[in-house]
Amino acid sequence: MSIRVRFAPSPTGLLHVGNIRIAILNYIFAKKNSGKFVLRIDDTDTERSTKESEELILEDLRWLGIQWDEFYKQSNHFAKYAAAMDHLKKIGRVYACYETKEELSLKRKIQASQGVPPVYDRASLQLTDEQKKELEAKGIKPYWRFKLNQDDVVEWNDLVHGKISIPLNSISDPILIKPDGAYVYTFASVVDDVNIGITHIIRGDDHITNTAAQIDMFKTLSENIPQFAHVPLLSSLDGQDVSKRTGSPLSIVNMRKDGIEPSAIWNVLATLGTSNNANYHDSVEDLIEKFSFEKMSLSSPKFNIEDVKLLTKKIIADKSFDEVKSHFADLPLFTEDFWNAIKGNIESLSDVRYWYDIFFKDIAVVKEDATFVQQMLQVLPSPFDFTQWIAELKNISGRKGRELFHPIRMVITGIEKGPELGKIATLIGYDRLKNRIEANLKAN
RNA sequence: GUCCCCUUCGUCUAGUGGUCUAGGACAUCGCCCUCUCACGGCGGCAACAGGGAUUCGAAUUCCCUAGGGGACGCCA
Repeated sequence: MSIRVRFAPSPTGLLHVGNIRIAILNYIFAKKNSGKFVLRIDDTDTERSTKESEELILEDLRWLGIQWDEFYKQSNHFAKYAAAMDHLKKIGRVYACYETKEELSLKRKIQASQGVPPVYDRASLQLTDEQKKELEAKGIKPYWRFKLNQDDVVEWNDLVHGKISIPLNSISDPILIKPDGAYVYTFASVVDDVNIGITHIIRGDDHITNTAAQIDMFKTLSENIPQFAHVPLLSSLDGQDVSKRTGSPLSIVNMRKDGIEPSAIWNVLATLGTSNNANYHDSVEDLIEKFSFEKMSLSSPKFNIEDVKLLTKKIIADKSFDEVKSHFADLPLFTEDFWNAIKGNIESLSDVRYWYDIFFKDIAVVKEDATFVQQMLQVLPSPFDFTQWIAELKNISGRKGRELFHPIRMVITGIEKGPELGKIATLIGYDRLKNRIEANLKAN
């Protein structure tokens, strides 16, 4: 049986590192096992789902090079859910309930104050047909719960956590259909996983309790129960669950905007919380090769955006001109020499334009020793030759080392640090150098 | 409140009773390279949450305490 995994985001907001890590893990697992990666948009919550959000999700995935083999939307599957529901009704595994939200939350409060587990008491299960009719006559619409097999203890061998066992009497009968007829994720997800033939469910370990109920549901709909891998949730540096900090720089859209490299994200997210080390040389194939759930630890790793930025810097410094030139087609002077000069000095590709301006546009004038600047102009060779220029400058000024180079750098670039001076000067070229030196003299 | 999970250098981790004066990676610091930065090379700093118990011997087993995270939705 070939392996099939799914990534099932709900289009209710931006994808963030936590989500995308799950996508990456699923993708890696699929590729590692020559399986299929299924993308499913979980949009059963029609109130909160938006088309824009869905499109952004697809864009993020494409940007990261995550290609899906199949694509589904839960909103297209209502007929399947209805059919599954009929089946559950037929075998008596669902029942209608009539409590309001307020009543349920009151029950939970009472249970909490009594120190009793907050499990639904199945009061509606005791209702007679007449009572139900009466309630419905009053205009109260039923919602439907799955009747868990309370005597059962669900056990599964989790790929990350190992053996997990949860007694079903410790959790509430899950709601499958809301009073307005809308299907709830817990149910829709199981029906889809069965229909799509998902073999491995890889998700955050906040779903562990869900899994117990869902396995009980799987048993009523299929002979095949998928395997589960519940990975520890990422936390941010201050210890919070990253998903609770959306809209922050942790969203993929923002990272893309900040010039983060996709492969930096891959490297960090595919290795974080595992005993593998992130290494900017590693390709996606390398990461797939190295990955294993056995290498994943059980505690929540902290995600630090700085790790991604650092890797981005190293990855960029490693890129060839051909790999980046298409990004800068609008810059006429973006040449291979220019790229090679600056690539070690940039944090992200957006910094290219910063250096471009320093090389080829106007710079700030920084006051330096006028005599020396005058000498710079005096021996400026035409055609320009850096080695010759420096040799002569050294000669007539008697300067060397930092004394010699620092003022040159300041006069011709206006800033303290940057790429190798010889490369800079050569690229700036005779005319611009002459102008800059003259402008500096004038300012003096 | 109930249930579940977790706790080794700043960070991610190796470690499954002696091979641990606890290993690696990233970060950091120093040196080398060098006109600056980065890269690279070499080296340094740096951790078993606390307390008991078991044992000849515990990071490793057990108990307690503390701390952290998660679940308990007509969200996904």
